[in-house]
Amino acid sequence: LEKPIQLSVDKPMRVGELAKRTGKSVRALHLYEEFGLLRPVHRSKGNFRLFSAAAVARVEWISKLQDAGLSLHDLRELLEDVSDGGVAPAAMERVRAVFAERLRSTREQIAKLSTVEKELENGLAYLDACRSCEPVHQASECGTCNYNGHHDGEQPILVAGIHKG
Amino acid sequence: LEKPIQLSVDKPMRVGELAKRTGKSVRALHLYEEFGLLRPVHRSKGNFRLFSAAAVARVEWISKLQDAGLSLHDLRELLEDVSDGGVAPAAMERVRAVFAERLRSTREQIAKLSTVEKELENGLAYLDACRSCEPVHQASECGTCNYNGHHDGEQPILVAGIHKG
DNA sequence: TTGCTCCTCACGTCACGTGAGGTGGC
DNA sequence: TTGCTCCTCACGTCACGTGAGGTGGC
Repeated sequence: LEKPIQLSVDKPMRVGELAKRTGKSVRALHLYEEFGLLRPVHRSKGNFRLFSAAAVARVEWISKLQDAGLSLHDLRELLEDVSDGGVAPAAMERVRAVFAERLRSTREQIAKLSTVEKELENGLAYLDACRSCEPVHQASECGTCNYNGHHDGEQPILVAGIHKG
Repeated sequence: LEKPIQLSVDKPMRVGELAKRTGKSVRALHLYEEFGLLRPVHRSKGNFRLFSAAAVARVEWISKLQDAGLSLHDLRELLEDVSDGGVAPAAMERVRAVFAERLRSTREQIAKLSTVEKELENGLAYLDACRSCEPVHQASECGTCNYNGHHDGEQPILVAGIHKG
């Protein structure tokens, strides 16, 4: 049995293409490099950065863990912990601890956003009735509206907050 | 039938208490005031800001719409649209449009975070097996691990990204 | 030569954090 | 007087955005 021949040579790409493939700005990619999170395989004669296909996976890794609440500095430390060598199970245990904490905070964030989602829905439902409001009313009256099924003091939070404070 | 007597006089609070009740920093509350989003009812003799109980609702309103993706500048514009007067149904229609867009983007954000949540779970499941990894292995080997049920090239994204790039 | 992409500074932005130095109230 | 809270600058931070002025490659 022969080993499969790798036909697609890992053709390097310039920063613009990496940006397109990852949805990141060129500026952001430069920043990741400054932080030691990303490294072009080499430079062209014209000093252009040339990235391997693996860079896409790395940028997505950065992006997802940023969404999970890690800073670029946190990510650098995580990479250093692993690449500075050390015993495998210990290094992975450290990564595990970080992932576990991120899972916790990500779930918290989802819960928070789900609450906001509901409150936006409640606000929209309330505002639906405003569509049959007569144009004789001024916006300044909205805080104490009693028309169209609205009852003063029963406004959803995101509507009440506009008038209070 | 007599009107219910309002026993609890709206006793004003200082900025520290407003901070505690809303979970915001004093600095943040000062900033909201600079942006015209929050206003103390008056100042004490010692120039201390004094807020009414309604300020709590306002700060929560700010906070939730920030979570939904609006900037402090966006919020000021929203308040201006309503308080600058104008016809009620038109003002509320503008608010409706903003809420509708925020609902869309909030759901998008929840979906994104749900993906991250799953990927963290996958990463943790993979790393569980590392606990029975022998300490003879170096962390530098993890990229091509074939032990404990691990197969090279089948690492979850958040683990593979550590080694690639 | 013309476009297009890239390069390296370097200042701007947003929502705060963090002192610095000083004052008020029980 | 001692704490505690508050005040107003004002600079720092994080993850970029946005030109400024210049070069490389088809």
